[in-house]
Amino acid sequence: MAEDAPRRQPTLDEVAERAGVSRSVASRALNNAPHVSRAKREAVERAVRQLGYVPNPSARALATRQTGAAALVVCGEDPSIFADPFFAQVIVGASAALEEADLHLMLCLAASDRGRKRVAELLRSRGADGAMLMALREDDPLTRVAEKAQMPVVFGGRPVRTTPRWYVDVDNVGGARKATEHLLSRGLTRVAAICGRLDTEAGRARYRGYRDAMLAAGLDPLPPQEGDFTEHSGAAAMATLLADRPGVEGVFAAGDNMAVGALRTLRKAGRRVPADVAVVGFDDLSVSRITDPPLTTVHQPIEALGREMARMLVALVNGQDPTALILPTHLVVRSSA
Amino acid sequence: MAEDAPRRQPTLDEVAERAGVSRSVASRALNNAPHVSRAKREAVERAVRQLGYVPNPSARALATRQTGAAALVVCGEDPSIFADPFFAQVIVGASAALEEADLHLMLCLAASDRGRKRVAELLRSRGADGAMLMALREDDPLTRVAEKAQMPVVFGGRPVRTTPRWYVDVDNVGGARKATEHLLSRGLTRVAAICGRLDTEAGRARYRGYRDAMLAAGLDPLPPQEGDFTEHSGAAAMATLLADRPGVEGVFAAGDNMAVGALRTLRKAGRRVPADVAVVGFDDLSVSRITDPPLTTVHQPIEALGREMARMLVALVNGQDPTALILPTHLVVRSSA
DNA sequence: GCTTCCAGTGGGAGCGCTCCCAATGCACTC
DNA sequence: GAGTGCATTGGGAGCGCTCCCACTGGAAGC
Repeated sequence: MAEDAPRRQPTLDEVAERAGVSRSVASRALNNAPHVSRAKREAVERAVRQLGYVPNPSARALATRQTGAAALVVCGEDPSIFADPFFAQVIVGASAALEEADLHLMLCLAASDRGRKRVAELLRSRGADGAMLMALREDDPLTRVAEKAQMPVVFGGRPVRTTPRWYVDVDNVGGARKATEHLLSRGLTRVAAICGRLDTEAGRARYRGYRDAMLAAGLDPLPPQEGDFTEHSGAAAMATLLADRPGVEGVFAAGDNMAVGALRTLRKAGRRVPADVAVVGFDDLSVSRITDPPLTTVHQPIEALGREMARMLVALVNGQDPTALILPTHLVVRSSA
Repeated sequence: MAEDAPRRQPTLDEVAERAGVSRSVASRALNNAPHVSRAKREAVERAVRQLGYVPNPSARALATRQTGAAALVVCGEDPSIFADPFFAQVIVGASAALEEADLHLMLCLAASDRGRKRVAELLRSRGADGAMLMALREDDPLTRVAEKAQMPVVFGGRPVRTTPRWYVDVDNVGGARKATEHLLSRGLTRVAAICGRLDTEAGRARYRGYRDAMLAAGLDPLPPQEGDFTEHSGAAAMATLLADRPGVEGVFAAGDNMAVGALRTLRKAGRRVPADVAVVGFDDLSVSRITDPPLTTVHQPIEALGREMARMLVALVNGQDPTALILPTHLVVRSSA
């Protein structure tokens, strides 16, 4: 059955010739389109098998104006952001949903100047059928580019200040409120917040949730202690907090990585968790189960976030008009608070 | 400067017309090719700016037979493998190196039947300029497909039994040997190994390293206690080990995730680490720093693995002939052994 | 028996780019 | 002044596919 290896990929014309049909019929047979007799359809299938034919994606893309790929764009400071388990989980979800729609996943990092430039070009060209944008900062020029993009764009998490038409987000405010309320329900009053970057909507929203809970309890919210979602920044923020407000009894960290850092600082400082200082995180990353003590944290459905973004994008690519989505969050109580 | 938004992307022909040159000259100017006068080059640049022209990647791909993308293929059981910090770090390295060469990263998961089919088709078509293959199992049919692929293929870690021409691997045997020697140097003799999947070369090689070290010390190596590189499997393997050989004093776990699982089982069983049972891992994932106690482990340069795979692929795409690479590993001593 | 209809068919015109090649013009040599 | 060389130019033929459209013939409707 297998022919000797051809030096060149066979083309659809050769398949058609071998099957004794026209190129049009071969094309239709290949795409399961109607108007092809059973006999010819089978002849084409046979020729395809004999020749080892595989359609050329570039040619198809040019003719159909569809690339068969979707881009996941992550903005960040450095490439290691992909190593963040949060994004890794988003990728898992997006990859699965894209596979269902037979789209390939292009991973784009808008970190360096070069990276941002490439992303902008991708968005402005027709290098993909659609794009998912995540972790945009305030006033990020990419927001502009996205508006003018030559393809549908879905946002993961809302950008600061503007609300795009299509996005998937999680209930950051509600999650942060629940976390803070949990701390307060233990009778603590001196509760602080280690926030994520305040130039991201997630960072702001989680602080708002903390603030709302404090105000609702008749307490003065403390000013945000800003980190950047990394463990290191969490450790540093906790250290500052301990220096500024030695009497702190509870800490809401707006990300598990930062919570892990905070835990480390607390241990070094000789404070017991949760006896001296209670800690609640946000994310429910797998690390939160193996910290010492295991971290009480706000669960957010990260994989679902990626999956829903991809599904929304697929709908858009197919000409539908999906509606924006906000995914629920809930508290997972372990031992740190 | 900005014109009103055109409903259709401008083409190179329109740029050429506006610049008052031929399509050929416009093309050359765009690609920084020689044989274009300064004046015309500038005229083209101006027209590009005015029209907001961006070249169509599909058309370019068809004409040049280059897609401008490289695929990273990960084989696995389920999509969550992308969430494994190991692969996340590989992605970081590969992404950075690919960006330097102006190639896009396509992430492909060969887990489901559908996923494997899509990967096979990608490899056989000209849907990318090259591919990086990771985590192949013994007798994986993808190995076959890769041999006949219509593009250069670089392996990440060697497949079982065959040694491809181009691969990047880490010194698994050496690392495992060092880990085991470290355990033995503490005077322990009842040292066991929790292995990774033995249908992967990494799993086998690491067991070989353990066995070599045991034999060199005049000890009988214990049979491999097989896991699948997940935390859960490590916990289960440790439980079996404790049941079968209650006197075990040291454990080499062929992956940090499994080591974390082992630690958990040991804690539950009331064994102190390292006093009762010493544990050494493999990978040096970030989790190894926050376990209790911090994990002594074999460091492997994961990001470099991804980076070097990508660099090797770029070299191949550019028609060069790079040589296979084996990256060094070294022991990082923390507290678990 | 004669329209009507429609599944089936293949020719051909793109899709937007690259690149080969022949043609042009101009400086420079002998 | 004819000849040589070279940078520059644009025409045109693809790259491999999809899809519109005109054409065929046999089944169905009257």
